[in-house]
Amino acid sequence: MKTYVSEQLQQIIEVLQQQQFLPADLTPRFTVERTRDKSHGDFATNLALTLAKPAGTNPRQVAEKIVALLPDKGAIKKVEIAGPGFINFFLDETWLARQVKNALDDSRLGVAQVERPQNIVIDYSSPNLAKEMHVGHLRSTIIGDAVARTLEFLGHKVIRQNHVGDWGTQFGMLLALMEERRQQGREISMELSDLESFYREAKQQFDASPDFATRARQLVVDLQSGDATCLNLWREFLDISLSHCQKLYDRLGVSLGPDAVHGESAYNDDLPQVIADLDKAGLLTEDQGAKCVFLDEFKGQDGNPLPMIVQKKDGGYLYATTDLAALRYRQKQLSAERILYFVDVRQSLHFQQLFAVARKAGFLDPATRTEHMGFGTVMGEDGKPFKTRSGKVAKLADLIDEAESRARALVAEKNPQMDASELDDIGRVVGIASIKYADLAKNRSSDYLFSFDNMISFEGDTGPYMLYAYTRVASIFRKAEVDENSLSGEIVLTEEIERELANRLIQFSEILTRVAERGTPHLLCGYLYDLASSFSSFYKNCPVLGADTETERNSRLQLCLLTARILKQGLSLLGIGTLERM
RNA sequence: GCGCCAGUAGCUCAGUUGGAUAGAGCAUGUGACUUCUAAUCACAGGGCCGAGGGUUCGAAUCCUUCCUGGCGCGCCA
Repeated sequence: MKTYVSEQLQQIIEVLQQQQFLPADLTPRFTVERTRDKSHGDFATNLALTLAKPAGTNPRQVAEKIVALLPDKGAIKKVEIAGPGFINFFLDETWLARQVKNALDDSRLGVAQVERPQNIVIDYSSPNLAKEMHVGHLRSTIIGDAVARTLEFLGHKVIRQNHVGDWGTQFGMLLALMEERRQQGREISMELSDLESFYREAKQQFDASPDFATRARQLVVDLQSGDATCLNLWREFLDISLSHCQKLYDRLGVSLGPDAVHGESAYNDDLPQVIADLDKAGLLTEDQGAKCVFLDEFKGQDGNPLPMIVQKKDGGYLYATTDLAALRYRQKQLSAERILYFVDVRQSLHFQQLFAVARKAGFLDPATRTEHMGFGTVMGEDGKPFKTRSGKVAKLADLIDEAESRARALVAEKNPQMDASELDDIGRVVGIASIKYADLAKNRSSDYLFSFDNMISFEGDTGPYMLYAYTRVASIFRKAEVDENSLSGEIVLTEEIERELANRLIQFSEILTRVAERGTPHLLCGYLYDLASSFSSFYKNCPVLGADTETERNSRLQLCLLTARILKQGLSLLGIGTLERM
């Protein structure tokens, strides 16, 4: 609708230019936007305001000329000139109703597939396998997943890349401890069931015992040289650690599986080649023994050029090297047209350098878009990075446990008669929805405050509210005893709130496009909240089953049905499941 | 020192890339359950959009100078 109006206006500009009312070389910038205030219609444009000066007259006069030239068409019921010269468009109800009908008849709910699907690589989650997943991984995992699902739904080919940390010196001490435990006859899988304390133990021994440290360093060397027993030990560790991750993904409803895992170690063999190619491209400089790439656009302390170090003086490689190799792999092997990184915003300098160097080195096609989708830190209620009461980094598993049990307790309070197994199920869904929605609803790039109390509260803009809205629709259909697929009849939008609801319903598509473009699921959350909130108001004010006439009942049932479908689809794109009752 | 980001209601956050009287939720106050789940709805109060200057028909948004906070800046990732 927006683009339709824009096109009309564009044509009018041309007419006005032919009439020499406007300079011929003018390309005005104007917007067509949904209004906030309903008294301003459904859409408004500022076109007349931007044209007033070039036309040498006042905005309202320009507006009148534009309105006079607007073609007659069904979609718009009324046009008004308002305020300083805005032109307000009022949508015709029957047109609105027809859009709702169309969306209902469409299995994609009125959301078209993109005309040109892209290969889009998304790097997200990417935990360090040496430790257990903690709060720090939550945002990357959840936001990245929501964007992946959205892009996929729009018809793109999404290639998920879980760039796990499965390499590096820290594995030396872990393997050393595994070895020691095995010699003591202990069962390794048991020992690794609590990865966090295993890591702590290894670190402690590494710091305390010179013998242990020496052995750890030796194991790193063995690992790098491909020693078979050492590699087996390493793989055993990865297996266990990855299955920890997978368990969390499954609990969280994150669409990452083993096929997405492509860790740092996958690029080991390519690293010398990366260095050689950088050299060949004339980008490599040796500085204080380290191999660096200097780019003019990056300045460090004292205004000196800032290096990206790709090889240490001891010959070792760094994450910059691995990232370059990964970028090239994604371009060449995965044929990426767009590459998204859901990584902490604090690494933005690193990504700027990475992208710039990769382009200079020819690792990327010029047309490929690379975007660092940075996100802020999860803060505790004290305003500092989120920690447990004991001051430790909070494990993701513990966080989920707590959310689920809090949710379960609240559900039990509302439903004293509900049996335990149903409470468990609902508690799980609501708990996960609470965590995910609270995170996704916030703007990606800023820090956000993590608060169980706020997110599990069943009031207001929360996960539970969204789920509740859905169950209310579901409940109507249980009672209505109609076949959802056989609903028919006209949709009539008589009440103001029905109009509002219909208007929301047909906005789904444009919201998804923006989420996909900018990597910002909070826009989808905001939209779904507005939809749920409009529905709640509709639910209160417009009896569905008890409607006055059969026509009205059918019409309202159809509004309910589309609301339910969009809520379910929208939440599913956020990776949030729905419940039929709660 | 240089660079990046943030500062909006008591609290948590939006603000459609420059538009109309700055919006939600929580909290506070009031009203609404014999009718589809009150986990809801309706209404009210609450603001120097960090401060100053500039750009223009029009600024929370763009430029600029400050203030405050966070983060980053050579061999960790």
